[in-house]
Amino acid sequence: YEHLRTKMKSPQPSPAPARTDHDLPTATALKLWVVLSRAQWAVQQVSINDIESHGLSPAEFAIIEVLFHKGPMLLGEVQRKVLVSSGGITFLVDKLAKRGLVERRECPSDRRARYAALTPEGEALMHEIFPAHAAAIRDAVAGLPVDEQKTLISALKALGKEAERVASETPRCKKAVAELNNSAS
Amino acid sequence: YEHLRTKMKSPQPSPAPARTDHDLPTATALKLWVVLSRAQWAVQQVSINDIESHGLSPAEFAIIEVLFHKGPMLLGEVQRKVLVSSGGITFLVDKLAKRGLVERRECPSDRRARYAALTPEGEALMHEIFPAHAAAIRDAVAGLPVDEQKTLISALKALGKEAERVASETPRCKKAVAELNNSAS
DNA sequence: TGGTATTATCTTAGAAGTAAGATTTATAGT
DNA sequence: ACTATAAATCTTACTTCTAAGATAATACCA
Repeated sequence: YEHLRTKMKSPQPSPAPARTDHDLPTATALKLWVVLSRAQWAVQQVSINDIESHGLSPAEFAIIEVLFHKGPMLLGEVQRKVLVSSGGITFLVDKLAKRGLVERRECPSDRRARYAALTPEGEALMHEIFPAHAAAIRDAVAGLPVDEQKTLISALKALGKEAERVASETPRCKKAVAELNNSAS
Repeated sequence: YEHLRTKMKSPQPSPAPARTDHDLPTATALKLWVVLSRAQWAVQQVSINDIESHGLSPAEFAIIEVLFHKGPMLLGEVQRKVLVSSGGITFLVDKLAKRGLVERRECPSDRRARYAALTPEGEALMHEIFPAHAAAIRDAVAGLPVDEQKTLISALKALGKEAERVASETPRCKKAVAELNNSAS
């Protein structure tokens, strides 16, 4: 297995690594960003371990979970919930359909559209594995008592709301990437 | 651009979506998991938007950032910090080296090992772009005042610590995936 | 009605990353 | 010294996902 501990070798005389935590708000923000990412990552590992033990990828599980809890949905709706590209949702639903967990259904009012829906097998699988999955998440976040979890929820809601606002304000500019990459060859 | 809002079509008579929030601790935990992921995701978008505006991928930025703040490191150390596979670190450092931002250096005490180090160009780039990046993160988490950010940091630390413990307890079993996928073809 | 823009999904090519194994070097035991 | 084991990186083949465009159906508007 790849990620294993190794003993550290002391690096050669280090040329004074950079310090950039000028002001307190910025330093706090960076610290918060780190612990937020680490906490999310750790819980995600627990979630992924549980999901993959059932032979599903996280994206596949996300799809059947949303179908399980909300019922049949248009592919585009699933796509937006699960945050993958349109090509990705086609790919994933194809795989789930091959396994017999999900099926496509026609939309009577729009012949372009297709519903994704759980098959009885998919429904049965979720009834079988979801309670244990929820329990795994519950254990993963058990580092805090329930009442503190509730305070944390409100704080994270406020944080996320503003971050989403800031993120949506920024015009997405991925074009620079390709240009810079090309100019470097 | 792909992810755009569309008007909802009312789905066909829904076959009673499933309810599974039995007990309060589990329901709270699932809610916490959702808002934690959304908050982390939103801040990540801000971070990514800033990073990609400079023609770097998040993984590339993570590498030069750790080299910037900690100085030259063995490839394996960078790998563990950035959480990619050994093949991934080779690929990424190759790309950064082609762009002249990073270079490999020999390790005097171990001829198997290589250091990754910022070139002067890489160093200059980080001095140029990191302050604005930190400011973007600061703005992204500005939904909470600094003192509440500090309480949030302690709570997330406790959460992450226990989640990491739970995650490391579970034996990783990805093998089931391949087996189940094969049996469905 | 016809024309134009929009929407929903699918297709294709390719980017980005992983896992498994190959290669080279180091370490420890005998 | 010799052998076996382990470690650090690289290579290869493959998976998963994205972006861009293709296709087909719909909506709107004159």
